[in-house]
Amino acid sequence: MVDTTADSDLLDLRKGRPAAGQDPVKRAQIIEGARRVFIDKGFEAASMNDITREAGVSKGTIYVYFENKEELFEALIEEERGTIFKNMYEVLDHFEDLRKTLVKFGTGLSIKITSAKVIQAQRTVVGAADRIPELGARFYERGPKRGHDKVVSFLNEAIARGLLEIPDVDLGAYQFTELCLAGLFRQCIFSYRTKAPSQAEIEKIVTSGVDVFLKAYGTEKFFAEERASASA
Amino acid sequence: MVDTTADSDLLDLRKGRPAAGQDPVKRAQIIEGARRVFIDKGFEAASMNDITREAGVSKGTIYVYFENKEELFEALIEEERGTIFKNMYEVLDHFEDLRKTLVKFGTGLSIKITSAKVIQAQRTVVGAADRIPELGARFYERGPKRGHDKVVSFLNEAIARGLLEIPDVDLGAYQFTELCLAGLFRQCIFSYRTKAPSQAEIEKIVTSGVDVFLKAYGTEKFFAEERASASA
DNA sequence: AGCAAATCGAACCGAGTGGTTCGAAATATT
DNA sequence: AATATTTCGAACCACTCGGTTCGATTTGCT
Repeated sequence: MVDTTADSDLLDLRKGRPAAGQDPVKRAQIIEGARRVFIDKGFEAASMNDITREAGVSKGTIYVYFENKEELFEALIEEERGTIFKNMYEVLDHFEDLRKTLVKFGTGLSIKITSAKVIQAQRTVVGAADRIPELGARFYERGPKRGHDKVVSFLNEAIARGLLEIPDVDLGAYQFTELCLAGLFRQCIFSYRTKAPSQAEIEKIVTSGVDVFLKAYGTEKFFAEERASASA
Repeated sequence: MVDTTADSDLLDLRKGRPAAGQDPVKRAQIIEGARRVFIDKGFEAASMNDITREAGVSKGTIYVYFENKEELFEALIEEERGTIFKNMYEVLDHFEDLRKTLVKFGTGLSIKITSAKVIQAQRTVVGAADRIPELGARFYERGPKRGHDKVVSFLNEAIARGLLEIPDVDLGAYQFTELCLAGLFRQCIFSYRTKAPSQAEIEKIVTSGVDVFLKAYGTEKFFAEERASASA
């Protein structure tokens, strides 16, 4: 709307002081304040004044960096999504022992998804999803959905190696993920659980989940190999 | 606070006109308006004036029936929970064919949980769970948790009959439920899916989920009986 | 030091907030 | 018809909302 940079839209080569609304440090500062407010109050209850206070930045400045409340919220969620799902799937990149890999991935996933911070963030997104459906969809698409795709291709690799036999790989991937969570997500997001599950509990759940999954989809070859390496 | 019934706190035997704030019809009317507003705006964004308008009841009257906004919201959620989980578990009461019963129950559960109306209601609860954790906890406890307990006792019966072998029945029940949903809940609640899944899709998922579950936990006896009845 | 620009801070806008109050109107019992 | 009481409807309270504006201040470069 307001062209703060005058007629300099051709090229901006200023190296020193960042242009208005372009300083990444200040931007981060604003988002950090927004994070605290949005995540513990939700979209509606959060006020721009709260964020102003929490970020230690004047209201006018915030509006230089972000068009309005909704855009600021979206920027925050986008960032949250990025940090939440970062490094979550790389354990699937190098195919080694099937069972161990599944357990390792499932444990990491389960710990992340049910951690207090992440649950709060997800609640915020869910709460806003009714008013801004695209936001929730984008969050899912670039977060959980991407992970799901990684699981699918991992399972496909296992199938190619003759270790698994899955009629519907896409469905199988969902089943695997859900088995690793086994109710934890719902319990956490409804705040039936007020604390994140312990490492021990998660390990128990994931181990059992992988067990069920492999009993259902593991091939003879897989079990034979496992027996062989166990007696070695 | 305000004693509208004067000094009649000993006994109120008036049979005709209901006492102030006691007419169940008017109460239902208020809650119906509250439902529409709360569920499509969320707790924070909903205003008492919206509800006044939607319910066709004056603001003063609402405050006769409910102490404040939060109490009205809780009353609504309590009712929603009741209608959502009504009649959902009775299919587990009469033990007949194991696989068929599991499929039937899983299908019903999956359809309910992912229906547009119920998803909206759940989103509202989740969104509010950050500010009113007890509300979310109560919702889960008297809804999903009760269903979980029913599943547990059903599985125990199946174990007693020698059809299943489950090391941790509680965990097994969670696994079963999650297998029946297989990602649908998360997709719906994040509004990644904007429409409820089709009957066909749910049946496919549930059938496969039950399959996985039985492959993991079904006993020799169970499979023998199933083969026998199949060739009959 | 001088200068240009980004940030601050506070005021302002109209609208709406939950909650409360109270006389007028509607209602059902007697 | 008279009576008792619930409900209505509108006004009011002090406050906050998101958003905008603008002069004063600070900042960092030349």
